[in-house]
Order: sequence, then C-alpha cells, then structure tokens
Amino acid sequence: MHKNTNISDLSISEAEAELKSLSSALNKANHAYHTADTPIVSDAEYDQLKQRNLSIETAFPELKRADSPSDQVGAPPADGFSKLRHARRMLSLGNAFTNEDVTEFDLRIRRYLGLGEQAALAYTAEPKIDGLSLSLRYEQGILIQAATRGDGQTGENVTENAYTIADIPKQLSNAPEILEVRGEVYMSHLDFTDLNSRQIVRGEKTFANPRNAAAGSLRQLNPDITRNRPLKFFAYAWGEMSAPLAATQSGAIHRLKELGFVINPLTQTHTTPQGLIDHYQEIERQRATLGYDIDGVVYKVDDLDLQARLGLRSTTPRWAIAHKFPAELAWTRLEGIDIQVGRTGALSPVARLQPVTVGGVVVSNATLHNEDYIAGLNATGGPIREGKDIRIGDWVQVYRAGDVIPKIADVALSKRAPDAKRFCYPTRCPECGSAALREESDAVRRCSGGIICPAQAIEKMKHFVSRSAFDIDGLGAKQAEQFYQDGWAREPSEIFTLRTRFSDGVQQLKNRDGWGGKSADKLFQAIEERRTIALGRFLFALGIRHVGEAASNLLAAHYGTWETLRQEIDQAGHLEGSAWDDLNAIDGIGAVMAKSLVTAFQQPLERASIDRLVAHLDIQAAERPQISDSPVAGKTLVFSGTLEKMSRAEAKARAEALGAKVAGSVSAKTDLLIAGPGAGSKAKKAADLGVETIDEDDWLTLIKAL
DNA sequence: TATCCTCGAGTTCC
DNA sequence: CTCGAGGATA
Repeated sequence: MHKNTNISDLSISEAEAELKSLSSALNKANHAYHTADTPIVSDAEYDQLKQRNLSIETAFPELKRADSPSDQVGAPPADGFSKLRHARRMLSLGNAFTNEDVTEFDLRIRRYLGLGEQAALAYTAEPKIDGLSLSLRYEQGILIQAATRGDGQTGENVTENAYTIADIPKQLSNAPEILEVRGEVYMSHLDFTDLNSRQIVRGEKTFANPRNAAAGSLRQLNPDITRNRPLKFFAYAWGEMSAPLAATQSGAIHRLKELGFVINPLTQTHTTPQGLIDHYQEIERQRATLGYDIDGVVYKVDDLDLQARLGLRSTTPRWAIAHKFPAELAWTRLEGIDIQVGRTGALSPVARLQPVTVGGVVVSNATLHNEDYIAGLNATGGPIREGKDIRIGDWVQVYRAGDVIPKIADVALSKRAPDAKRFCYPTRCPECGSAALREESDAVRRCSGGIICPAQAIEKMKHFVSRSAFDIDGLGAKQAEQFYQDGWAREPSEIFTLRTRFSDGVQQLKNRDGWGGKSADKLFQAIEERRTIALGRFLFALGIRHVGEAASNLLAAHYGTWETLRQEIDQAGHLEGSAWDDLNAIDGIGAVMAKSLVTAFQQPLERASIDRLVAHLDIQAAERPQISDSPVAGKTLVFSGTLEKMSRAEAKARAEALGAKVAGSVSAKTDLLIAGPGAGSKAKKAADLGVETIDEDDWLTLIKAL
C-alpha cells in the first residue's frame, strides 16, 4: 500500500495501481458491511480509504475507474442522488391496445425475420408490474450498484436503498462474473394501505397510490427510511453480462429464479398470438385479486438469438410489446379552456376540469391537442367523436393516455346545457396580440409574433437551458422564466453576461428569495462551465423549428465545426447551388428542415441573437465516428433480390452499424452488391459496371468475421 | 403515391 | 406519452 505517499509524488502507474487496490478494498468492506454483520474495517478506516480514493481521482481524473467507489456505495448524497450511466440502455416498450395490435406484432416480427406465418415462434407473457424499474449490478456475485431507469441512459444511484429490500439478493453464487439484473420495485396493496395509515398516525403526508409510494420510498436520501418501507422486487430482464444466462427468455428467467430472485408466477410461454391473448385475459381476470398493481401484459420473443437479430428501434426493442389493459375512465365537468403559447408559437388548448380521480391521481387539467380536436375532427377532417364537439360546461369523460397524460375520450351530449356555445378559437395570440395564423396543411394555429411575443421568448429560454441543450445546473425552466420576467436574461447570450452586466450580480442574486449564497455561486460556476459546448447541443439549443436533437447531431457530424456549418448554411441561403444540395443530401435532412435552418440563419433579429451568443462560447467540433476495423466501413452497399436469412431492413441496419452506407440502386459509386435470388436488373448493372457482387452467405461470412 | 418509421413539439402530475 | 409531420423507401 502507498497509503502515505503524497499524492503529488505518485507516478501515473502508481496512482492507477492504488486506485485499483482501493476499489477492491472498498468493495470488500462494503460487502462485509452489508451482507455479513461483521464489518472488516472501522467506519473511520472506511472513510479514510474513500477519501484517499477521491483525492487520487481528483489529481488524476483520467485514471478514474468505471467502477469507481466514489460513484457507488455510500456516495455522499449531498444534494440528491449521484448519477450512474447504464452499461446497456434501459428501454421502454411499445404498446398494444387491441388483440389486432397483438397479431400485428407477431406478423411484423415474422416479416422482419423472414419467417412464414406457419413457422414456429415462441413468446413469453408476463404481467407488467406498475412500479419503477431498477437495474442491479453484481460483480463477482456481489451487489455493488443499483440504479433507477432515469432517461434510459443515466439513472440515479440508489444502491444503499436497494440493500434494504428483502427480495433483492445481496450476494449470488454461481453467477456470471458481471451480471446486471433488471426488474420492477413495487409495493403490495396491503403494505400500501398499512403504510398510509402509519403516515396518518405520524402526521405525514399519504401517498396517492402504491406506485407513488414505491417511488417515494426508493428515492429516500436516508436508507433507514427506505428500510422501513415494505418494498418488493420482481426480476424480469438483464443488462450487461459476462456470460449469457440461457438461450431463451424463459430459460433466463428460470436461471434468475435459481440465483435467488423473485420472478412473477404468472410468467408463461406461448407459441401463438391467440395463446398470448388467452393468457392476457386470464391475467385480467385475476387482476383485482393479485394484491399488487399491474397495467398490462408484456410479450417477448423467447429465443434470445432472434431477439438479438430483431434488435432495437430508437427507444424500444422490436422483440417485445406491452399489451395494456383498458384505461380507467372518469366523468367530470369541463370548467374552461385556456390557450398556451409554445416555443414555436403554437397555440395549444388546455382543458380546465373539475378535479376528478382517474387511476389513483387527481386530474384537473387535460390536453385538448388542437383546434380540430375540440371541434371533434381528426387530422384528415373526419369525425373522431361522431359529431361531438367539446363545449365549456360539458360533462366529459377523462382517461390518462399511457397512464400519464390526461385526455378527453367522450362528451355527454344528453347533459349539455341547451345554451352551451361552441368554443371560439382565438385568431390572435392571447399573450402578445399578434395574428395567430393557421397554414392550410397544418393542424396547429401559430402566433406570428416571433421573438416579439413574450410567451415564445420565455419558452425559447426554457428550451435553451433544458436537459438536452445547455443543461445549466441551477438554471431550470423556473429560473429561466424568472430571469426573463425580471429582465435579467431575455435572450440566451444574456445568460453569459449576467455576471458582468451587474457589477454586483452575485450579491443581487443572493438577496432574492430562494437563492442562498452558495446556490448563487454555484450557478455562476455552472454558467462558466457551459461556455464550452458541443456543436450538436449548441445547434439544438437554438430551437430552430424542425431542427431537433437528432437533426442537430446529424448536422454537427456532417459539418464538423461551427465555422464550417455557418459558412455552408449561409451559402445555401439561395435554396440552390452546391451548399444547398450538400445540405439536402445529408441522410435524415429533407427540404423542410433545410429550409427552416437556412431561413433562421437569414432572419436579421434571430441571426444577430445567434451571433451575440456565439461570441461568448467555445463551440467544440463534433467527433466523426470512425468504424475502421470493419471490412465494409465507409463503403457503399446495395442489397438486391430476396434475402433468405434476414430481412432487408435488418440487413441494412447491420450494415450501417458497421459503418457502411446502404444505397437503393447500383451506380458507379457502389462498392459492393449483395444479391439474393431474383436479383435482376441490379445484378446486370453491377456486372456492367464491374461492381463486386456476392451472395447472402458470403455477406454473412463477411460480417460474422468480426 | 402510399406506407413505414422516426422525430419534434406538445402535454400532466409527482 | 401521443399526435402529426418529415423523410426514406418501394
């Protein structure tokens, strides 16, 4: 041990070695503390080890280990939980509401895999527990981390709290060296009513439903409180693993049970969509007597190799779906309709309701979507509620779409007052009085005031500081609005001059409500840190219509630097020429996005605002992804004919993941043609052009060689 | 031109 | 979470 070496005297390799031994020592100490009741080090020694680890990490930030003890057990929850990045993303599921949706799910999978309707294909079906998902990381069989789902990429570190849940094993035997087990934390109905009566006795607030109780209990900063909350856990999935658990979903679940996890007893395997639907109905019959909340049934392709082939869409896997129970409905009275103005000027109507309980939550607002929705029309002008428009004073039926967003399902015409008037949708912006116009092809009416409109300006500022944009600690939506109202920051650039414009900016901030001296200092420090920003984030933060997070990152990757991007977009300003063509040629950028971007850069007011902002920033060039160790990286491929082992869509996704570009037709730029049976004109053209042609088996060999 | 998928922009409550 | 629209594709 180098315990006494001055940190400044450590060489890099010494520091690295010590971090490693500290990590191991701290993990062992944690384990002893939490599983056996015999701590192997004193609290003081433990704190010393941790402190030493932290000091070395501070001196050598580049050496900080992925499994750093600072991020794990006992991390000081100074202000909230520390964040943990999931080794593999935690996904959400697509939804099915009808039996047809389920059979369609089955057909979609068969199509994607190139399987006929008769080919054998097994699915698992299990109840969808209404709780919160949790990811547990075991190394050498020892529970070392527990993280909530968060946004799927990054969750909250609730390890200490997970230790207090009886259903969660602290130690596994015969488990893979690294194993992440995922499942649902929930509270039973009995425990929920019990907890609420105890809360009443203690004069503390009660929870609206078991789900909220479970969430509130898991997210306690003091694990001793969590310990006294009756939380339970069902395991149903996994993340990173050093070795596979089994070859099938059902096998893996079985293995989790053997490892000591609680799995749901209603988990079954079925080979037809009808089998799944029958099991769904059986679970629905048992729903009221299960003793815990469920909101549907989850179906998963059983074969894990097939799951891997099916892969993921942007946020959901193709191989699983949640068959939801019908939403709970409630009748209430519509007291009024308010109009909100969004960042792009969109006027959106919100229903003000007489408060009513729906699905365990009191709802007093609901979205009315747009003008047509109130009139009872769908996007194509057809009726959505059969001649039932919505009027103030009406009795309306409310549900929570996806158990979250309150919406209006129906109107009781029989109870409508005879003199109830149709809602008159405003044609002027209620915030700034500018004309509110609706384009022919558009479902929304928009305020034409642009940046003149305070509502739009505030929403723009909120967007600018939002999580995917500048994400400034201590400057959220609320503060952004307050700063705007006070005239402190009315456009993004002013955030970066706050401190200098007020000679005593810190002092002024400290003097106002809700701002301690510490939080003011922290805010200014956070602003300083954000002067350096990635190009993609910067572009997204500008809030240009049609240019969202994905498009911003595409543009950043294409142009590389802000300088290049600005010059090219300026040159594309005439909507023709090589810069314009280049912009439109980016995969994922079409004419509408391109025009919106170019126009935004040309608007004098908007452009000046962008230029003022840029002057305060250091915009980082985008990294270009290099997938150099793939044989098809950077090549242009074309698929033709019938592929027998995988679908076209799957082949394309695989090729793109390896860094190839997939084109639709053969040209002189084509590097490789993959031709299945029935490849006609494309194969001939390839031969004429001398393009290399291989069959599907060659292709599989080529990509499997990795 | 129709169809699929993904993205953007809107939304609630705790 | 959902709707509508943009973009890619057949």
